[in-house]
Amino acid sequence: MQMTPAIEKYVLHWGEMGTRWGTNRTVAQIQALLYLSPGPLRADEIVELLSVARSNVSTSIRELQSYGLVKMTHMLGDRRDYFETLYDVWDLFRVIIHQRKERELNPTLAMLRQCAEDVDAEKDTDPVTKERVRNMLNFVEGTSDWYEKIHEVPSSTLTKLMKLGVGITKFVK
Amino acid sequence: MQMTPAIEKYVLHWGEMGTRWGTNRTVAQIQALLYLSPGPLRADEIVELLSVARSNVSTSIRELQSYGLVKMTHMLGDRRDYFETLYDVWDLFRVIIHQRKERELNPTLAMLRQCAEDVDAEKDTDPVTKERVRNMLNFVEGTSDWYEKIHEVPSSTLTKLMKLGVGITKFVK
DNA sequence: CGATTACTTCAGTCAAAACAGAAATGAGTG
DNA sequence: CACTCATTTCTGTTTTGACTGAAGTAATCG
Repeated sequence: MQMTPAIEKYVLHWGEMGTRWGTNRTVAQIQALLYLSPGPLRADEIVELLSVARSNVSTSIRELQSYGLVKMTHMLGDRRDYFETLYDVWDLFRVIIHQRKERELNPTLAMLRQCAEDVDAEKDTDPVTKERVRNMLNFVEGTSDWYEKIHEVPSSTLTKLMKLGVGITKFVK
Repeated sequence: MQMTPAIEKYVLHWGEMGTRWGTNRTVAQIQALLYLSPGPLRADEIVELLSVARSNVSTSIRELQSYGLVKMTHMLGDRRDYFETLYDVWDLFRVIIHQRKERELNPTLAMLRQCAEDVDAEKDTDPVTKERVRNMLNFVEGTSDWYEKIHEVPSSTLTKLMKLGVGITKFVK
């Protein structure tokens, strides 16, 4: 693996995007690098390629592993750790969405359920407000359920579904 | 509008979530407050309810307006500005997704197209890497196209589609 | 077992972003 | 056309969290 202008552009952009998706720059850059790399990379290679501190790579990889986005491999007669990410874009997507559900949707769902209950008991709360809470709860519950069902669907099916686009709506009356 | 424990919980949680979605706490809190409020609110009311500086409300509302999430209204014989957000959750969702597409998907698409082109011209880049770039490009292009088609679909249809869940897959062979 | 190599943890530094308060602008009103 | 009220802009402070470098731990090898 070597840095070319195009790869550098990709990695830098991905890092920037990462900061908008709740993770930090280095974490996203490492993921991008591993995605583009033909083979697994060692931590010290990543240090070289990205010009970041060794410690930074260590903690970033730990984070990626905790997401299930990166796994460790080894080479015979080499005690250093090698890392690789998922290479199928749908797999990547699925894992990321799953993480976001766990970290954002689930807590929000819990909060909304509690709020819907609490707010109903509050005499001094406007009925309109109560309905708004309930509507939001229904929406988030809906997306949550939908995700649960959809996340087992194989990549090939999802690709076809996506190609269908708006055509899908003709199946609902 | 008055703060009750349940409403406070909602607003605080929404603020926390906002920080994970690329905006700051106050912006998200204001949006939550406006969503729950039976009627439009004035800036000074928001200052009171959230205990934040007046200037903070001003800039946060400006941001929300730029997203298309909040609009200004007025009362007869009152020159102060009143604000309200969208009340339909699907509308909210649509606007937010649209913003994210503009701010994240489009730039990424541009980068990937450029990269796919550049990387093809680089002799010293592994063919595997070239394919990875192309796969990612196809995926992002796919989601972008899909979004373009789907974002006109009315809320009621989307609700039905969501209820269908995995049942939708039986329509693709 | 010391020395070397690989990796992790920790404490301090730095930069970016959020926010408050003050000053400035603008828009009605008497 | 001063004066007041509403809002915005600007500047300085505070907070947050990403990152580095150093110290620490663990494993392997001569």
